[in-house]
Amino acid sequence: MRMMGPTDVDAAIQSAALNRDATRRQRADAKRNVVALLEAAKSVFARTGVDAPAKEITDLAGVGVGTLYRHFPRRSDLIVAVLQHEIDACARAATALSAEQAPWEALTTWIGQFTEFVGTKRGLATALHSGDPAFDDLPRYFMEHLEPALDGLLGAARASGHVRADVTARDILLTVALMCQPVRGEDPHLNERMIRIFIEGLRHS
Amino acid sequence: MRMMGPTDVDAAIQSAALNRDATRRQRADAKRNVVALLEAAKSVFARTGVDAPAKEITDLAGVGVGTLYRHFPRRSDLIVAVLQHEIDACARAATALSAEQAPWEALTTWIGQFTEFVGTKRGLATALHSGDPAFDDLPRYFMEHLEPALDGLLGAARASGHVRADVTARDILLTVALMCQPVRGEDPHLNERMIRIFIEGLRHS
DNA sequence: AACTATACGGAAGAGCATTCCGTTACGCAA
DNA sequence: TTGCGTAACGGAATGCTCTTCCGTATAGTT
Repeated sequence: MRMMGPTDVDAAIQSAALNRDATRRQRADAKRNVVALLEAAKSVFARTGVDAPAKEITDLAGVGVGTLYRHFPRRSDLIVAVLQHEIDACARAATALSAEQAPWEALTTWIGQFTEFVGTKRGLATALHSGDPAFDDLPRYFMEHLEPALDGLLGAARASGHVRADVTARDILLTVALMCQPVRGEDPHLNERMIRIFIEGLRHS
Repeated sequence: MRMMGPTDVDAAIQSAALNRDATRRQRADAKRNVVALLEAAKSVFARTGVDAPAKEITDLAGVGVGTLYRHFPRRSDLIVAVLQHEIDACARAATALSAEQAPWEALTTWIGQFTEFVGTKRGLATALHSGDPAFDDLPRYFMEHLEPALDGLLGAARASGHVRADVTARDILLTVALMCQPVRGEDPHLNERMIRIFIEGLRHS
């Protein structure tokens, strides 16, 4: 797992939506704490899942809970900040794939990557659909960044007559995210297998 | 929504897994309370969803929380008791359909019914996959009753060459249950549409 | 009517999210 | 370098919920 470089950190800090006043600078200790929280959250999310107790994260980061809530008022703010790079990378991969592969292959490969991304983050798929207001911004961020990406691939595949016309990028994103949820006591590959079958259903026009 | 008749009630009471000693009879007030809890739960589940606060149910039933937990130690016990008839009806429908319709039509019709059943119970799909130990028995009950039902339909459809061979009844049940989860702010028909596409993917062999 | 096991109710304990405010200490200006 | 204004901190406090436990009430039997 790669570490964050300084640029990444700045971007992540910007994303903590508290820079209410662009004229005033952020204090150095605040900056440090945001970084500590992001790294703690990344590690805790990997171990326990994205709905881990807040205290677990603050303890690891060595800050009080107040500090967590000040920087990330909603849980989704923290999740988005932690996953931002991976989401962006996922979106960029779409462009690369559409250049390298034939429309249908590009589409299925990308959905496969997306599946793996969502499936590997414990609890992410569940959080995306939880309905809990604490996670509200998460689906929005996902959609805003990934819908255009998938839409490009889907448009090309549709234009070349490989894909049915009555399905939108949004439909697919939402559905695959649903299908990514791990099922207790079942083979983890179940989800991938079933998503491949869903993709089969997208064929034709 | 139909009311419970006396036979239903008896069956439901039996299902409250506390009849530890078959020789000793259940007291009349206990019986009354179980019925009151079942009716309250049915009504609260319909309004708030299956993960509604326990107190809401006990208040409506006019009993203390202790009484709820004594009769239904896990939340899944209560849900199973409330949904038992509908689950059983869903299982029986499979037999009827396989007699009335051609294999492929019977299969798709049944999945459609199952979709509607799971989709209309608020929070049920989520609970099925929550991983919370409080819901543990729920997936088991679902599987034990619905897997054989679907397996009949699936076997027939496969035998007549309509369905691919690498998918089990369990696969389908789990996947459709995942896909039934309502997505906030989206057209409720989304799920049905996408499940129909998944079914398309099951075609062929 | 008395007795006993069954069942009741709700207080108590524990966990977690979120808020609030008195205290700390950063960074600018003199 | 010192002093001040304020950004930021920490964690106690609040509130909600689940779950357990036990003193009390009562159905059903003798």
